[in-house]
Amino acid sequence: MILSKSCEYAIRATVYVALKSKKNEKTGIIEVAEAIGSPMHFTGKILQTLVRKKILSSAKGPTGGFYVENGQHLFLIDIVRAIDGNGLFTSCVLGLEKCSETQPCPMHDQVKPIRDLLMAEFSKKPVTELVEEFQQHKYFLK
Amino acid sequence: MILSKSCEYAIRATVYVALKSKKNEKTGIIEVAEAIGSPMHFTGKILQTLVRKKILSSAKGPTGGFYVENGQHLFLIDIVRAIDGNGLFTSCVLGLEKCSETQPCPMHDQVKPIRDLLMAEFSKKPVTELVEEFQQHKYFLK
DNA sequence: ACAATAAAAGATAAATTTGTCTTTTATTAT
DNA sequence: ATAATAAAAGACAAATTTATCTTTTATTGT
Repeated sequence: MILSKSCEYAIRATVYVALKSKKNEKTGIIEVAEAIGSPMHFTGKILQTLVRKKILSSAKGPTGGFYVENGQHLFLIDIVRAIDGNGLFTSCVLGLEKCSETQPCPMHDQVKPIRDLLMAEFSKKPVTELVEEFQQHKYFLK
Repeated sequence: MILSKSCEYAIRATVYVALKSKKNEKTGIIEVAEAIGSPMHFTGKILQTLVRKKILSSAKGPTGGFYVENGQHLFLIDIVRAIDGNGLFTSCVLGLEKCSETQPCPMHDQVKPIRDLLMAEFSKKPVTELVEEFQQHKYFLK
């Protein structure tokens, strides 16, 4: 597993919220969980963190819900960083505290370019692109 | 984190055991844990699974310990598969059950070549190479 | 003002991963 | 045979991740 379960949910949830936002609609926890096939309450918690991390916005009360702020340019990497942190791209693959560029672990140089590639893919993938592909029924969210 | 903590320990432990095997010595749990800086009992459990998975061999009693069988050609991928399974290389990055080659998730095609690269790196890295580099003091195991 | 709605927050719990400790089993050397 | 050694096995515990449920707070429409 590359990403944590929370992070997988977070990405799918964000895509769904962004999709609704495109239609100028807010969406709630129940709807999101239903749409992406995730446990409702847990999804609520994740959406909450995404709001705290400024990925999503939310409004309480009737007509409230989660949405993507206008002019918000979201990339997948933002979600990954918000939920899983940067460890996937930086922490030593063999778990060595001292591993660094100057004192690399035996796999460091081999793995470095690969995780850079991975980071690049997440970095250049806008959430809007996933939304569009989803609208074209190119794939599902659950 | 790309690999689980258990898997990180497993790789480092295997390198150390292989190093001792090269000198025709068996080594015990206490020594391994000390050498790689891992929790002793937990390390014992991991060595146990590595034996069950035919990565390492072991002998009980005095003069016993863990060792690498003669003619055993170990690659890092073997250890990764034994401890973490194959999920890192195969399971959908967005956690979609139905994601496959024919019905890819929105990140599938971007991530596929990268995890293939990662698998290739682990596949072509023999444990013996890590042992040699370690002997040349190119790096540490803790 | 009031009722309804929906997120935020908090408390609790299940599951998994990580870690510890004790007992059992096998092997060796004396 | 016996004592010492060391892995195997099993029971238990802490920490983290995943998941659920309840209460509180903010907002809206009437």
